This record gives sequence, structure tokens and C-alpha cells, in this order.
Amino acid sequence: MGDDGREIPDQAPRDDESLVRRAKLDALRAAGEEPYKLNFDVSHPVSALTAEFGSLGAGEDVTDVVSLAGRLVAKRDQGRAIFLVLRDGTGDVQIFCRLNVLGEEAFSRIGELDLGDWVGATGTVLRTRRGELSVVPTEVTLLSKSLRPLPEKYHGLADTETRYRQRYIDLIANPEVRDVFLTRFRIVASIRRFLESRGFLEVETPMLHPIPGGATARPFVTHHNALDMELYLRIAPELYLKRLLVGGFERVFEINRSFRNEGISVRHNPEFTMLEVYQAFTDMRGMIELTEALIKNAATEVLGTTTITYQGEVVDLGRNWRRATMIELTSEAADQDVSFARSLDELRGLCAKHEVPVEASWGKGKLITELFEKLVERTLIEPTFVTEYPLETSPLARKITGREELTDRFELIITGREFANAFSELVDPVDQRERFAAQMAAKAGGDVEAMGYDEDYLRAMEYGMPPAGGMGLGIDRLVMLLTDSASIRDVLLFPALRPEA
RNA sequence: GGGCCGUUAGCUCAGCUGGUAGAGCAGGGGACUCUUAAUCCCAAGGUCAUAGGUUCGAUCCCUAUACGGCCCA
Repeated sequence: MGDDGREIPDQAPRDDESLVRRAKLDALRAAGEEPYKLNFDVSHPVSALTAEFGSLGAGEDVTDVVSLAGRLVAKRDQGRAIFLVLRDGTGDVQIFCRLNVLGEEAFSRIGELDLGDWVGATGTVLRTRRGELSVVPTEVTLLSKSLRPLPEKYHGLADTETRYRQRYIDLIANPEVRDVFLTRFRIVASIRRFLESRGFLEVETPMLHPIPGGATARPFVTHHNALDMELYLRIAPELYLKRLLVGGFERVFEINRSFRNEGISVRHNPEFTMLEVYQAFTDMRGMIELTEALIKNAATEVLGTTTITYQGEVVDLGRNWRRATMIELTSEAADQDVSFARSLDELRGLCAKHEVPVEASWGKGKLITELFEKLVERTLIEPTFVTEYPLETSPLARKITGREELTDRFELIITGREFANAFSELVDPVDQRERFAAQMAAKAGGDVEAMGYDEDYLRAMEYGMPPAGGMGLGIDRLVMLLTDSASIRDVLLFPALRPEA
């Protein structure tokens, strides 16, 4: 019975194989053996075994005793010999079980093991005549009984729904999936090392925000009972990180989970991982240098190369990355001047011509940005820093002196997709107050993505924020790029799905 | 939100023009002391996603729903 008194249905598996496994479990317990051991002493992970005994020739053996443990992933019964394959976090190894070494009783218990069981083995090392490095055990121990059958050994698990819902099976059955996630973790570790080597501090800032800010996106809303107030899951950590600049932390970064209450697609998950970096006394150009070095470093450290293939397209990350302004790129693609020199009506006409849907409230900056995204973005395959973004769509970026409708900002485009966004930070509190007011006007006009008016952030700025550059990088997208993954779900361990049917 | 596709044994997949379903792997029984997608023999395993409809008869045709995938917004 559950807490509320309702019956909880017994969801234990009922298929024949699971029933057989359950019966084995019960039989073990009845015979006094614990099928879920407390622990096991491992002397050699598989990789260490290979390293230490890899030079053994075919047919050679040694008397060194080793202990290792892993999941049973193959079992080949030869009558008076049984070959097991154990898989641990570092690789696979064969266990060559022989009746004459183990004795009748121990040998028959090995016969009862099922694929998927966690097993420990202790014995000597041998390379078989066929050349397979193996352990010949004197003792084989069931460490944890598996009650459900694994997917098929050869084809693995193919059903996408099961792969995403039950990632643990995907990780067991599909080694290439495991490799993608290993690569992900290495990329994140590489980024941390890179930033720490440059004197950045990794910090943690709130995920529950009283005012959604730092980006333009719909937030998730939640409620704090004790405070009886609405809170928003952060859409970006930007405004808190910049408060730290005010506080005197001059180089900070956060590898953060952020949340946006928007659709799910091959490139969007409601929660996603971003890197945000802030560095005092530099500007957008400093962020260009940092971003380029950080990504090149990650590719080199994790992949060993800066030449990558993404979905059939070869991309060279190794060269100096192109820089071009939004207006020059868009003008080139539209084959005419697309700039603030054009009238609002002319820009609207261009949008109509290129089938870009527009809203009446949009100014020139938003129209130019939309034209850029429609005409240019997907054509930029090689890494390109697109600079000089309109003020209208950049409420936290510093204006370019003397060209007040533009900000000193870039977005990094690779394979036609946005990877990073950075700017010379707006540190002028008077200007920032005006920008927030414009956001409030947009919100009042029905823009659900507009930023909130963050008075405390303004107060912080009024104490003085040092000149700074800041950058945000989509970690999931970077991992997709470096692992040649078509969908963000393939780089998220547990992607968002509807509840099971 | 719209369009297209998918859902068959634990897993991977077949299934013809509508006549109540097959294989391989896994599992069960048996043989085998150097196998490695082991091999060989035997037997078993299905609410064809769910709910309706058409039909003498539906895994198959139609409708709706659920979940998933892809494309578009």
C-alpha cells in the first residue's frame, strides 16, 4: 500500500525468463547464499589486467592471482568448460572456467549465472591458444543478481524510446552510446581545466530566481510555500555572475543547468547545460580569443584533432576563425544593403520577400536579426564569429561608441548553428535602466520572452561594475558537434520525454 | 501547434491481395574442456500499442487516443 492507502500494483516482470531468474534468486536465498553481496575486492580493473599481462603470448600463463568484477555480457558453455565475458568500466575480459579447477559444485553454480548478473572472479591469468587474454578462476562469485533479460547481444538496443527512457540499458547494450557520454564528461573536464588554468573561479549561483533574466525566454514557474511567492527556474545565470564582478571576483564561470519552457526538438531540451564566463578588464575581442582557444583545446584534448566531421560535413576547427558583421553577411546574402540606413518599411518588405514572418512592434534591429537568421545562419559551416548585433535584441550588451543602434557582441556559428554568444558587458547602470524599461514595454506589449526589470541588479551596477567581457557557450551543442550527434537527446543521459504510456 | 512515419515474442526484425502470426538472439531441456555473434539436437514462448468501426472474417482497411521518431512553425 502506498502512503495514501491505494494499492500499488506489483510491476515485477512476468515473462518466462524473468520468472526463471526470480526462481534462481529464491533458490540461492533458500540455500543460504546472499545474491546481493556487500562488496568485492578488485585487484585489477580490465584495463589494468590488459596493461600488466598484455604481453603474454598465445598459450602462455602465469601464476599471479587477480580479482576482477564486471557485468556478465556473454556466456559460452562448453560442457566441462564455460567461457564468461565480464565487462567493467574499462573493458571486457574473458573468464575461462574449467570444471577440473573449480570442482563440481562451484562449476554448476557458474552454469546458473545469467547474462546481466554482476560477477566477481579470482584466479590466474592465461592467454588462450586462440589468443584471448583470460582469467582462469578458482572462485567465481555472484555479486548482484539481474532479474530482467538484457537486449540482444548482437544488434543491441535499437528502440529509441527505450534507449532514452531506460538509458541504463542503452549504456549496457550499446558501447558507442557509452563512448558519447564519456566524451561529454571529458569535454566538460577539459573546459574546467582550461578555465582554471587561466585563473577563473568556478562558482555556483541560484537556480531559483525571483525575476527571470539574463536571456529572453519563457521560464518555468514554481512556488515557494514558506515564502508564499512565485519563483522561476533560471533561464540563464548571467545577472548573478555579473553581480560577482561587482563584488570583485574578476574571473568567474559557471557550468550551469538552465531551464526554458519551450518546445522539445533535436536541438532543444527544456533543461540544458551552458557555460557562462565573465572576465573583468577585457571585452568582446577578449571573449573571441577565449572562446576559440577553449573549443580548440577541448577538441584537441578529447578528440586529438581539430578536424571533425559533423553529419557528413567536414569542419576544420584548427584555422583562425572567420569574423564578419551581421550587416555585411546579411547584405551579401540578400544581395542588397540590409542595414539601419534602410527604412522600416524597406526592411519589412525584405522580410516579406524572404518569407520572414514579422510583428508590427519590431524595430529595424529585430528585422535585420530575423533576416540574418533566415538568410545567413545556416550557411555558415566553418566557425564564424558574427559581430555587431542590434541593440534591440541585446539588452545586456554594451553599445558600440558612435554607432548607437549596434552592440559590441558576437555569436559563434558553426555548422549553421549558434554555439556561443558573448559581448562587451554593459556596465553603465543608467543605460541598463533604459534597456530594462524597453524590455518592460515589450512585455507589456505581449512579449512573453521579455526580461524582467531587475532592480537589485541595477543597484549592484550602480556600485560599479568593472569593464568586462562575458560569454555563454551551449555545452550540449558543443558535445553534439564533437561527437557527431544529430539530436540533443543523444548527448543528454536522460532527455525530457512525456510520461510513459 | 501542423504534416509524415513507426508501435508484432524479453531483444532485433519478417509477415504477400483481409483468412487469428514467423525467424534469429536471449530463456528452458540435452551434447560438447580453447570458445569468442561458439556449434549441434529438442521443446516452449504472442491482448500484433489501446479503444472503436467496416467486414462472414482485421496484425493488415477506416477513425480516435497514447507513446516515440523525423520535418515544418
